[in-house]
Amino acid sequence: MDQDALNFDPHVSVDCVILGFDGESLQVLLSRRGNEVPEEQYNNLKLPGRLLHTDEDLDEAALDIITSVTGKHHPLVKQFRAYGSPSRTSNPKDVLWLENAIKQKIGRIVTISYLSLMRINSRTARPKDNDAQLWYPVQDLPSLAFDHNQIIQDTLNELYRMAGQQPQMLFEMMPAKFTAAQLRRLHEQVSGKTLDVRNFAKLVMNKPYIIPLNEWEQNVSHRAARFYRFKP
Amino acid sequence: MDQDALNFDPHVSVDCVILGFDGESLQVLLSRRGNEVPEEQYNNLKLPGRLLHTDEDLDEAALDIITSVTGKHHPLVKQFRAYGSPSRTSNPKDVLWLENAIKQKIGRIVTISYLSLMRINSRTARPKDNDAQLWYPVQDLPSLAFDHNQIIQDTLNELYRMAGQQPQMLFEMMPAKFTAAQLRRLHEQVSGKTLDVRNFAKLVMNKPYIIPLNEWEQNVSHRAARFYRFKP
DNA sequence: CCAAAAGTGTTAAAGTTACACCCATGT
DNA sequence: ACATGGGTGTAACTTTAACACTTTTGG
Repeated sequence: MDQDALNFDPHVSVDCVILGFDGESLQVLLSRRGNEVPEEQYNNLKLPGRLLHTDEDLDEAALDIITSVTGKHHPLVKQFRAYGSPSRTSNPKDVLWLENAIKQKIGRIVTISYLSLMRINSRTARPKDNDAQLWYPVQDLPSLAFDHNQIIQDTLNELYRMAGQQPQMLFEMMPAKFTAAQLRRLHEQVSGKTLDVRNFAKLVMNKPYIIPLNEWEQNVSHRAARFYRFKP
Repeated sequence: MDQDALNFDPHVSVDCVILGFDGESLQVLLSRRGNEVPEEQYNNLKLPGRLLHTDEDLDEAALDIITSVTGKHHPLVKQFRAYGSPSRTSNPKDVLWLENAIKQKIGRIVTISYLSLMRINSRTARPKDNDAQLWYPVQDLPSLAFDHNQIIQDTLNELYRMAGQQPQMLFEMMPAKFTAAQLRRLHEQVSGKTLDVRNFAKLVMNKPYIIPLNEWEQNVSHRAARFYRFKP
C-alpha cells in the first residue's frame, strides 16, 4: 500500500434512490432539509442518505435509511454504484450544508448509492428528524445537492436495464390492484418507449403471475378497466 | 446525519478484478504479497488494489492500479460493486497482513471493486514493488485474502450478464489474431454453456466487425484454423 | 489410413412486431 | 349521440435452436 494513502480516510455515506409510481409517472423520494439553510436555496433537496455507522454493513445502512424515511420494512434494495470524485463536494452551498450537519470540516465523501422500488401510498413519505420526504416526478426534477441529479439519472438507466431482464421487479412499484393501462404506463416510463396496447396485453397481461380480478374501475366516464393483482 | 456517525471514517480501498483469456480458459490476475507474511499462508494471494489516495477519484485509482500491475495504459474498466461488511477484516491472518502493510490499526475497509478485461501477454503480469502478479484460472482458485474469492465470483456473474448484452467487450480479452474456436471457447467460459459450432459460426463469426485474415495456424496435426481479427 | 479438430446450411420453433375495430360508460 | 379510454386476434417477420457430414493436416 502506498505511502500517501496513509491516514487518508474519506467519509463514507449511503444514499438511496427510492423510486415509486403513482399510476401516471415515475417518482423519486427526496428529502427537503429543515432550517439550517434558507429554504429558497435550490439544493435544499437531496436523496435520503447519511454517513455509514460504525459496524454497519452497507446494505444494512441502506435498509435502515429506507425504512426510516418510508416506514416500509423489508424493501427491495439493490446496491447500484459508488461515487467518489473529489469534486462532489465542491459546491459552496453543499459544503456549508454539510458542515452544518456534520459539525466538522468535510474533505470529501465517497457515497454508495442504492436503488429501491416501492409503492407510493400515504405512509411512504414521512417526516424524519428535521427532514421532510416528498415524492417528485423524475422528469423535470429541480437541482439537487451534490451530484444527486446525476446519481438519479444513472440509477434510472440501471432500472431500465434491470427491468428489461426481470420485468417482475416493476410490481414492487405497483399498487396491490392495478389496471392494464397503469402497468403499461409504468413499462413505458421505464423504457422510454410507447408500447403497443395489444401486444402488451398479449405479452404481459396474460403471464401466469398476473391474476385478473372480478373488479372494475368505478365512476369513470368510459368503459371501466379491469383490476389485476400480482402473484409473486 | 446521525450522531454516532461522527468521526467514523472507514478506510476506502479500490480492488481490481482483471480478467484475461489465454485461448483456453478465463484467468484472473492476482498479487502475491512479498515477505511480511510467510509464503505458505494461504491468503498471500489477493486482488490487486490499494487504499484510495487523497484527491483521487475512484475510477482514477482503478486505472492507476491496473496500469501499474499490467503496464497497459487505457484499459477497459468498469466499476462493479462496493463491499463494506464489518466482517470483511475478521480473519486474523488478514488483519496481521494489513497492519503490516498500512502500519496502523485497521478497523474496517470499504472497498470498491472494478472489473477490467485485457489480453494476456508477456507484459500484462509484471512484478510491482514487493508484489508479483500472476494469472490464475478462475476455475479452481485458491483461497484469497479477505472476501476476494467472493468478489471474483460476483464479478464473473456480472461479466456474464454484460457479455450477454455487449458481446464485443469480450474482444478486449482476445489476442489480436484469433481463431473461431478460441473465441467460441471464451464465449463458452463466460456463459457457462457449450455453444453449437455451426450456430456460432453463423451468428458470431460473420458479424461485420470480425475480419477473416489470409492466415492459418501452422504445424497443427489437423486441419489448420483460420485467423481473424476484430475491427472496433 | 487414422486421429483430431475445422468448416459449412437447412429446417422448425419461438418470439417479436405491425396493425384496426368494437365496447362500455358518463355527460 | 358523442367523447373517452378499454379491450381484443391475426399475419409477417425475425431470431433462435437443433442437427451431420466432409475437409485438412500430421503422425
